[in-house]
Amino acid sequence: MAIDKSLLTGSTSMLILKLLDGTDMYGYQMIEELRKKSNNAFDLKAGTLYPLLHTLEQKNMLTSYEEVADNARVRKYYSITKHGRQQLKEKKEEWKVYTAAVNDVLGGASFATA
Amino acid sequence: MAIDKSLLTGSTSMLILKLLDGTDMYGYQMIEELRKKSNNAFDLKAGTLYPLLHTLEQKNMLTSYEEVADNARVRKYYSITKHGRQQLKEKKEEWKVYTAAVNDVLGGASFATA
DNA sequence: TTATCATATATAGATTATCTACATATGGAG
DNA sequence: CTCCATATGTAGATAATCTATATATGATAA
Repeated sequence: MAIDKSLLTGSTSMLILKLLDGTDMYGYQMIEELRKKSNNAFDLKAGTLYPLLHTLEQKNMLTSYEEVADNARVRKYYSITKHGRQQLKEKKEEWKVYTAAVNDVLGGASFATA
Repeated sequence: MAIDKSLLTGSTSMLILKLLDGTDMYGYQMIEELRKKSNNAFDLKAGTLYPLLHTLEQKNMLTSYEEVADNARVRKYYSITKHGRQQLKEKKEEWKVYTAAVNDVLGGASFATA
């Protein structure tokens, strides 16, 4: 449905951390999962994701390891760290405060329970 | 409370249009109103707002006029146009889709009624 | 009176998070 | 054997903020 991309700024890393909070995943898989879970609202680009994963790893929010899949293809899996989980928690709090503030201005109520 | 500024990207123009949907306002006033209505979550910078107002005027979403206040100070008031109202409506729709999608990924429900 | 603060608008340059475009490589399907 | 989906990656462009700076007036305090 192609939503305004500028609205996405800043929340992508939170969404990635959230995905990895459930299970280890590789990049390509994250793109698919994000699209699926958001009902096609998100279509994260590979050119956005991979550099972001590298950054998150540098910041010790993620660690990575390579694994050979059934089809002999090598995939790079990412795992969330303790620090990453902490950051996720903080980002979720910020997200709640932010959306509540926007909804206050828009005149509607906010009941996000995430 | 100083929320993560990167989360604000893209929604500022929507908030400005919403403010002006109620009544004409001048720049400095918008900054104050936004802070008040968001319970201090938003502290929009003058260096962000004024260029944005100029852009919105160029895009025919706003018109402006000068008015002399009681204290003889000249203020530049902005008024939302029909086109601006239309854009506001669209942006609000996008905002709902976007926050719903994020909340879907975060695993919480979204009930914004704005 | 004079210094300082709040009000009021504005521009320049830096920063950051996206994007598009390109590059590379493999497995599977036709 | 060719093309598409899978899979990861970098370079450069774009867009929306920010900080810093500039200018000017009215109000207030020393």
